[in-house]
Amino acid sequence: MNPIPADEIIDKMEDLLNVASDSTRLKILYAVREKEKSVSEIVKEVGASQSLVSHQLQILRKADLVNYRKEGTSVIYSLADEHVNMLLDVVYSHVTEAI
Amino acid sequence: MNPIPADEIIDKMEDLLNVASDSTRLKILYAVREKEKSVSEIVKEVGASQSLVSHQLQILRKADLVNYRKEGTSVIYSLADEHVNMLLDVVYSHVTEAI
DNA sequence: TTGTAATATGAATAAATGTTCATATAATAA
DNA sequence: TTATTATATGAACATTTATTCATATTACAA
Repeated sequence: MNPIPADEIIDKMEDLLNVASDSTRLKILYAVREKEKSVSEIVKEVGASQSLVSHQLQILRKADLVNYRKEGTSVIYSLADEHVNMLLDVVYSHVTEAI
Repeated sequence: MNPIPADEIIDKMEDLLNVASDSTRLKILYAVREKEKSVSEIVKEVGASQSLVSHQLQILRKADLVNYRKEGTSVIYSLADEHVNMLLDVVYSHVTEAI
């Protein structure tokens, strides 16, 4: 097994996990994982307020967990990369697996 | 891709990620991942105060991310299971990989 | 018993943060 | 232009939480 990573890496890991550790953001990640979606579609599917979803989308954007593009008046979000998928799968497996 | 999991599962995922998203706890997980260690060994390796390490170990215990046993006056901690290893690896890969 | 080493814990504080509310911006339609 | 829809944002509040300090507990040695 590896030694404790350098502080710089630990801090980045902490940041990523912090961004992932919120129920609203987790739901958003699942919503856009299925296929890319507009903000209003995400709002419906997640069941949170437009303001809250928009706020959390900015946090996901800053952390590079989602990509986005504008299309007319809409903004379409999608998952950033495959690591986010793997993260969701690992965490899901852990919490749904009976000991 | 899967739909958004039920709230109960999302909440458990949030809890697990919350526990993982702290630099002190991340360092502790790395320390005991190499091999099982006593609290005082963890304190030295992590470089945090005894009190802080002990507090964070209780949080890791409650979340079942570490196992422990008593040996004389010492308490020996180890990683709980393979999912924790995978979580560390996925997050490490994400933050160390150049885009 | 007394002393010491290892670990745990309660209180207190400072900082971070999720959510709501109100409002602003941008693009399109009429 | 005005109106409407989609999205973003700033302020404010309440709650959570990481850390420190002091102290308690536990096990063993002398």
